[in-house]
Amino acid sequence: MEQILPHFDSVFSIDCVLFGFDGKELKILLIERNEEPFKDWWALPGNIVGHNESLDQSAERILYELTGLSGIYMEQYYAFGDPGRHPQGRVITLAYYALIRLGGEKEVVPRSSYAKQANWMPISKLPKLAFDHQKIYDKGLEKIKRRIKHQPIAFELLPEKFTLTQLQHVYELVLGKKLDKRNFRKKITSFGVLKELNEKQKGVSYRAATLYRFDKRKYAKLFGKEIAF
Amino acid sequence: MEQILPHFDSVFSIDCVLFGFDGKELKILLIERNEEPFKDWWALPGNIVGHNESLDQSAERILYELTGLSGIYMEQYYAFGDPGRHPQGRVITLAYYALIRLGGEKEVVPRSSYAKQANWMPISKLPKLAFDHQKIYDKGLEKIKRRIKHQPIAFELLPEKFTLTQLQHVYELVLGKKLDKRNFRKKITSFGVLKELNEKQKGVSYRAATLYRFDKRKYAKLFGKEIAF
DNA sequence: ATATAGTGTGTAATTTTTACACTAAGTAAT
DNA sequence: ATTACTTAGTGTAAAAATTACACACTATAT
Repeated sequence: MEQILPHFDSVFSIDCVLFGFDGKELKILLIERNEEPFKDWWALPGNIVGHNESLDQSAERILYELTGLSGIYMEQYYAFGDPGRHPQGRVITLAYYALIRLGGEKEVVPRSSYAKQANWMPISKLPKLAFDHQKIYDKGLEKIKRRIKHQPIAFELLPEKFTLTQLQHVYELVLGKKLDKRNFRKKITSFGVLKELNEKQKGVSYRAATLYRFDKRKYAKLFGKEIAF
Repeated sequence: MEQILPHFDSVFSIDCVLFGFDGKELKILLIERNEEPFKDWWALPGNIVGHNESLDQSAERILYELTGLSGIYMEQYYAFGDPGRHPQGRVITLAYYALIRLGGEKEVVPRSSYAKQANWMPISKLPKLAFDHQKIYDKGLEKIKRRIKHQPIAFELLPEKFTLTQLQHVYELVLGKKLDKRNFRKKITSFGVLKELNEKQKGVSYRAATLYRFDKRKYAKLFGKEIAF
């Protein structure tokens, strides 16, 4: 590391683990740094918390700046603050995760002053990450694995209208194991948070599946009760 | 609030929700503040994170300073950082919880420069709390309710050797509902993390119950598998 | 000896979970 | 139009887990 770098005493930042799903793979958004320290390394997108922002607001702003997206389900999950985690001083960072569907019409457009490029990388082959970002990512993945069993976050990775097979696919990717088709359908429909639409999948070269939508109203009613997958 | 108070730009603190159990009630440790702001109010014990401390180390130090206790299961659970939460400036605070058994030989001895007194208060009748401490406490209680179902944290509230009835009592208090005695015993013993001792309860004026101990080794083996209560 | 208070135990009914395989429907190619 | 292909969509029986429920036992105190 360089020695001429500025030194800051105590800074508070937010780093985001943005999980994206393109219909096939689970990916996360990384940026290639263009500045020291860790110039040319891949890193999680993150930024400094503004002086008059609440934490959630700040996370939302950062997500917006990095992707142009807003209104995404996003949650704080852990604070990382080892004294040595940033070579320029004490930076305590709050980790947030978000789940995003990729592809389709409006492509995600990341822009960030200190990044050479941004890229959605499959979690199966991540590069070495700057700072302690590997640790932050690991804990984030662990978190959503746990959470997808109890809360309806899988829907965030899918388009508004989706098939049951697509939904099952998301669960299998996040949990890292195969699920039985019939049992999956039995269970997921028994929660009563899916609304069956009068529409079929389009553009496939085989029998088109029925489309469903997540029913927020019904879910709100369930609240308090735990969904267990 | 006063105007002559010093202003600090950006500070990082830790606040602890220390849950204590005396065999009857669930309590939390509060201090009565002796300084502005919120002079004479009750508040959660907390402190500033030191410059060279990791967060967990800092939490452990703070717990030690406030109670004389060490080696307690303790966990970070949320960061609170609304811009207006502290009248003197931007203070972002990390909340930790700990579970402690009260009473017995070595009494917990809280000491703290800015407190008039410290007191274990039953959660059923808490006073108004300073800052956003009510919010911090609420989220902490919610957290342990959820966690006690999946992880062996109930044992931390009990002496090393305990009876099944005492254990059931803890679950009932935290979950806020009655449990069936036989079903509780069936389930809790089926996890295989309790070691039955060749000892009986002493000093009761009725049939003495068998004592048990939490078996950390067996629990470590289970790890990964979820305990679900 | 008797009253008292909490300990410790089993079973049947119900619900939930698991394992498992074939027909139906639509598309594409010939 | 026939055929080949690919995924959609569906039920049941066995096993496991959960629930509801009541009484005899034991130690102590009087």
